[in-house]
Amino acid sequence: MTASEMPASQDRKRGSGVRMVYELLRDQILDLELPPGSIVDEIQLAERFGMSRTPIREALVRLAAEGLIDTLPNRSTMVSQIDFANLHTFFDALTLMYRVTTRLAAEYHTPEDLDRIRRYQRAYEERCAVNDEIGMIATNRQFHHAIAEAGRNRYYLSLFSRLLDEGRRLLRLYYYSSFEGDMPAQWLREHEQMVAAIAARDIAAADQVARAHADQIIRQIQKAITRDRRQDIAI
Amino acid sequence: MTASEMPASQDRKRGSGVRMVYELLRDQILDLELPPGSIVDEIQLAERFGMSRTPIREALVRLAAEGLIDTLPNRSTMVSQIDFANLHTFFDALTLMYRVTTRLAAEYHTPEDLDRIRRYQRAYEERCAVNDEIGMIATNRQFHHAIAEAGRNRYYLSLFSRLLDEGRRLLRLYYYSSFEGDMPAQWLREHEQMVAAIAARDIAAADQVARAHADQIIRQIQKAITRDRRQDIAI
DNA sequence: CGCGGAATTTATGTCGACAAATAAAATACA
DNA sequence: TGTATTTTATTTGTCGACATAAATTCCGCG
Repeated sequence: MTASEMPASQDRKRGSGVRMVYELLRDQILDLELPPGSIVDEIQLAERFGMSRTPIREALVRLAAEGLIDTLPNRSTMVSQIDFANLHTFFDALTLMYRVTTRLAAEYHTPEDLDRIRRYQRAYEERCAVNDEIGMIATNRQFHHAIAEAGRNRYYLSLFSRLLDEGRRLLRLYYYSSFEGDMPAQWLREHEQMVAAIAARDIAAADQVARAHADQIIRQIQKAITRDRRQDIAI
Repeated sequence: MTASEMPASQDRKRGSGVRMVYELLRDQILDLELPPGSIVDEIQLAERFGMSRTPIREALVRLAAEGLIDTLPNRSTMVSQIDFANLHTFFDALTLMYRVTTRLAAEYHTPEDLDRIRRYQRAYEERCAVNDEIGMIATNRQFHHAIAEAGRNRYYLSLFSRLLDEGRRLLRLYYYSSFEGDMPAQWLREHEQMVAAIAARDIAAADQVARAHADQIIRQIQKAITRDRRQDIAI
């Protein structure tokens, strides 16, 4: 709606438009700038980016393939809804992927992997220190993504990425309802344990920590949801 | 290359062309009619299907999103290679998904799910009886897919589908090198055990059977590969 | 005869326009 | 006034054509 983007007009490399639109829309969706259910209009996007509908369309097809938007035939395409009814399947898969990727990272990581993981952990620590919520969510994602990459299994990596993305929307939705306790600090502690287990190549410990971390996250989110629901009813 | 398709020219519903092209190319890729590395030419496809390049392109974008084709910028797009170097990651993920989906099916299946599963099992049995290899591969896939659907977790379902597809290419590649023993009969027995465990809602048994089934499949494929490799060296 | 650069070729990326399908608006009718 | 039907409007799906980038060929020169 807001014409917030520079047309960035002429100086586009020949294949870059699609990726740019794709990444920007993706971020906007995951940060809830485009809330679930919003209508995505090809023509508006075309004008906004100063390009034809064709590359826009291509980006939309990719987003649809990942389930981030739903497109009804011959009619509008909209940002996909969050499926609260089946959240437990999300939590189930998320837990499993946390465990599997952390285990594999403990098994297969290289020194460079470990460096990268630690860098993202420090970045997360910084974001926590200045209470930058968007940054916290982003660096948290990067941290776990780096662990998954160290596990060197592209199948797990792609499913996990998708789950982390959906999780990003959930976090964004409930973050402001202020999780209980000092959550960022607890996450930081758990992240440290995770890195330690990976560095020690202790697979059992890695599994243990990953599972505890997942359980904790899920409990927090569920608590936030039920609290939120109760407020809905009160209104 | 072969102009094997009817242009099916005029009478296409407005949004159907894309799905048709997508599904046909997908099948051709998975059945190795389009072997890994083949060049996919938009213009040829457009002529062959009697439509413009635009819908062809859309189908190709979807296929690329699933990793079935690779597209180098400004240059040709080709059917993606089978990554033999990292086959173990494929086997790892496949085993895990066999186990998880079978467990969940045991937990959440409905009577209708069980009917469907049993129908596909019988279909597989029939294909085995007449030694129809393509049919065996297809019905085998449908059988496991039905189990995953009964598990009601779309994240697992989508990863599992992707793995089954890649497996379809592998099977197609090695099937004719005649697996050891009476493999179809063994698969049939294991499928029966799987259905029994699911029907009994015995999660532990389901897990056990799924794991054994996966191990057995993987062993067969690995054996076929090493045999094949040895032949290569001999030549 | 071999090599480096310019022209040609070929397939892709992008565009603007038209056609079809659906939703919304307007009109007719009871 | 309410409902059914036609008309309009908007947005998507498709098309043919042009622009551009890489690969190939061709050509001159050493």
